Order: sequence, then structure tokens, then C-alpha cells
Amino acid sequence: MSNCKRKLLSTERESLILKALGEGVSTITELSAQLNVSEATVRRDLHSLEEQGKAKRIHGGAVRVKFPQTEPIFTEKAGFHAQEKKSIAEKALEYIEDNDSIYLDGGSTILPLARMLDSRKNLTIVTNSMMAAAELMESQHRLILLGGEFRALSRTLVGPLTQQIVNTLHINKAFMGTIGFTVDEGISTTDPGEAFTKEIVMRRAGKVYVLVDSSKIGVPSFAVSGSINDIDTVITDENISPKLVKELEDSEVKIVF
Amino acid sequence: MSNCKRKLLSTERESLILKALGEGVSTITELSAQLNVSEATVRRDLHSLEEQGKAKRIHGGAVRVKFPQTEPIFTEKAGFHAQEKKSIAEKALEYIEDNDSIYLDGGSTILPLARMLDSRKNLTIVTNSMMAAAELMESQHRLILLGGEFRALSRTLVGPLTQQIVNTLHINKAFMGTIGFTVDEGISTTDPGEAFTKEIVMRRAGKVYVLVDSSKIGVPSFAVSGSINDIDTVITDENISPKLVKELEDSEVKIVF
DNA sequence: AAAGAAAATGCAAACTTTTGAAAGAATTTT
DNA sequence: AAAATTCTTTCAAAAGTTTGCATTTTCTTT
Repeated sequence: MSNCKRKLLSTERESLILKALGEGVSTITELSAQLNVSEATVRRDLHSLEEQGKAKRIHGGAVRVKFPQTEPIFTEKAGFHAQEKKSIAEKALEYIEDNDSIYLDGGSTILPLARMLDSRKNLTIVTNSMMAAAELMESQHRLILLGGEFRALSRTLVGPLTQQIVNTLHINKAFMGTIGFTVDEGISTTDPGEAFTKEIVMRRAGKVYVLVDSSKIGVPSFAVSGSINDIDTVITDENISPKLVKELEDSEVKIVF
Repeated sequence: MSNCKRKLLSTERESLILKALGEGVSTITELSAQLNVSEATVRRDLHSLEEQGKAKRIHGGAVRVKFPQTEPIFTEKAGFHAQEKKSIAEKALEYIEDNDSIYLDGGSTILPLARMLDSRKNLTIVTNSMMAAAELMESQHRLILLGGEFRALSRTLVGPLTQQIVNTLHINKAFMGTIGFTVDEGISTTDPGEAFTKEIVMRRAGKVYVLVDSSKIGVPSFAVSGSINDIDTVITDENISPKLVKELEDSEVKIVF
């Protein structure tokens, strides 16, 4: 190196330094010799590179920084019934075909489903769930987030504002989570704003699938979304009681377990 | 190069300069010798090229910039000029008061600002940035996400769908990021959908603050959002040129640095 | 075609940034 | 703990930039 006839500009030096760093480290003395500049200048260049996040200073030299630290994305709280939820999601996945336009609701039951969507092609995915969106950020599908007020507890976007976007979209199949589920009242949740969003989604969606693990069945929550009539299919696990299966079938709801 | 007997027109020189720059850099002295003109003329040509966004001046020479200006991937951008961005964000923070209703745009310059908002109380924060939303998830403020199509590169929600929510909200102060900034065209970005969202936000916001580090100034990108008239205040770092300060003041834009 | 206006160019003085050297503080090694 | 190395700060010289002005070139107008 250093067949430099003329003085180098700072940017040239910086890229040469990066090249010299390669994968490993270089000392100030080495770089100073290679670039034919004083050590003070090397330090200054290194400082600039560090500000740009391209290199990191260490005592006596510098190291290349590879790919800058990946941002802290949403973290998932380790879940109850994780295995059941995953198997419920697998059943739901079978109803999703290439080119579908689907809605993913919030909730820990829907999240595993979001992770499986790489097996489908060219989906349009509409969601109000920040967690699902974070999962799908890197995917190849088209991703649309409902706007609205952020609800910290469920990490979803809820309330009247969500209505506007929902009403302009055509949703083929909606996959809904829930806090409570009863045959009389259908799905219910703790927050009225969230219930409202669920309701307008269900009303507009072509087909509505409710994913619910058996621990929530028979337990009503505070705010009800729509009625049992808005639901086409309930997808749940094997622990569901035969009595409930019959009740659902009487209400013309398909049930998968 | 250029054994030119007759004198060259400025446009001819400029294209020769661009050719000489190639992908790399050239010094003023080199260019002056190659083109048989004084260094003063080279500087003037380079200045003109810079205004056109085709080259970027650096001390002692110039580098070629590709057009349209490419957008670095998000994680790369995060570390770039990190210190400047933080100090820009600190200046912007002073314009945010308790109970304000503010908009946070996408971009790595706005992100540090999101992190500082704990020092204010009872804000209503509207944003189209997933990263900003992730930062603000735990905060006490009211958080509203614009809906819309998710754009992976910038991790923002963009496009026509965003318009609906923006139009129903009252935004007190909007804090905008940008990929490129020129006095002639104002802020510009790489994606038309993103430009669209920026534009409708700026049009509806009471006051518009643009946060831009000096490396982006004078560099236009592909899709322009609104005009310089939509901007009330530009917040930048100390490296801004006095000339630009004057130009902005002539356009009745307040400038903070 | 000549005179005048406008634009471009080169030059030089004042100013700014960058660079290298040196001194003292901080860190690592022996 | 002493020695050696490296880091930070400061300062002056060198290199680069800006600005105003005189000169040349180019364009317009008569």
C-alpha cells in the first residue's frame, strides 16, 4: 500500500483505513505508516469513522464494526400454553392460500401464525398488532398496519381511528384472537377500544376465524365484539368439551380442533 | 485527459469533472491542472455541481454522489453521525411543551428525539415510524400510529392510507426527518409513498420543524415533499454553511444550529 | 461591425480548516 | 511502582476556502 504520490483527502484516508481494518484490527502506528500521515491525523480520522459507526476505537488502534447492532425490536413475553397456541396456529395456516388478503388480530395466539406466513406467497397482511408487524417486517408480503391509538397492554392499535382504514380495505380472511369466548356472546376482551376494532374488522371480513385456546372458552370478558353470528370458524385445541362442540355446531359455526 | 486547445464552456467542464470524479474523489489541484483553469473556477464549477446534487464538496476536493441519492438501510443509518443527530434532537426537544400534540416522522434523526420525550408530560404523539413507536411503547404519553402500507427500508407506514387518519387529527407541531434537503426544493426522500405521507402531514401541522444533519443538506433525493414554504424551522448542526443560513433566512425559514 | 452590458475567469487578501508536533494526562505493560 | 506506550489538548504552520475586484470573454444591441 501507500504508493501515494499526492496527499490524500480525508475521505480517501477513511476508506483506506476501513480497507486496512478489513475484518481485524490495526494499530495507530501501522495506519500512520501506511497512509503517510501523522498519528494525530489517524486518530482524528478514526474518531470520525467512529462517529459514523463504521469503526470502533480501542486503545492503540481500532477495529471494524461489522453490522451495527440490530435495533431492539419488540420483545415477546414468554407465553403460557405456548405449545397449544402453536398447534392452533398451524391449523389456521391451512386456511391461508397464496395471494390472500388476510387480517391478523393482536394476541399471543395469532403471533405464531404470523411467523409461519413465509410458507405462503404474495399475501396482503393487514394487522393492528405491533408484535405481528414486527415479526413480518422482514417478510416479502405486503404489510399494512391499521392506524389508531396504541394500547400498551396488548400492543395493538385500537379505537375509532382504526375504522377509517378498515373500511377502505378488502379483507379476505380475518384471524382473530380473544381474551374470553362464550357461545352466547362470542369473543370479548378487556378494552372497549379494542373490542370496537375487532368488531368492525369482523363485520368487513369475508371469513372470520377465531383462534382460541381452550382455557379461554366459557370465560367472558368485559367488552364484547359482535356476536357469535359474525364468526365462521373457531380453531382451538383438543381439550375442548364435546358439549361446546355441539353448541357451536348448533350456531352454525364450524369448529376445528 | 483533455488536451483541449480552445476554452471550454462551464457545462463542458462540469461533465469532464464528473467524469474525472468517476466513482472516487479528486482534488481541486488535480482538476485545475486537468482542465487548464484556475482553482477558483474549479471551485465555482464544483459549487454548481453540488447545488445540482451531482457532487459533494469536501475539504480539498470533491466526491461523486449517485443520483437519485440512495437510502442506506436502517441499521446502517443508525450509527451514522450519531452524535450530531443526538444534539439536533436535543435542540428540537426545547420546542416541545407539556400537553403538546406532536408528530414524529421516520428516520434516524427523529429517533433520538423520541427517546427524550420522557422529560415532557401528557403528550399526544402521532407517528408513522415503527421504530419511534417501539421506543415510545412504555412511555406514559398517548401514542397514535398512522395506519398505512409498511415500508421496510425506513420502517415507516406510508402511502394514501395514511391520509385518512392524518386528516382527522390535529397536530400541533410536526418533527420531520429527511433524506435530502435543498433550499430550492425543501425535503425529499427516495420513495413517493413516503413523500406523500410527509406532505400531507406537513400541510396539516401547525408548525413544521425539519431535523436534518448537515451531511444531507444540498443533496436532493428522488421524491420531493411539499416545498420550502411548508417549513417553519430547520434544526441542524453546527457544520451548516453561513451561506445556507442566509438563503434560508431569505426564504423566511427559521434556522436553529 | 462597434459599443455596451453581462457573464465568466483569474488573482490576491482575509479567513477557516486541517495537519503535525509537543507537552502533559491517562492507560497499559513490565 | 516504574517504565513505556497511547491519548488528549493545545498551538502554530500549512493547505484550502471565500470574498471582492480587475480583467477577459461572450452576448446583445444599435
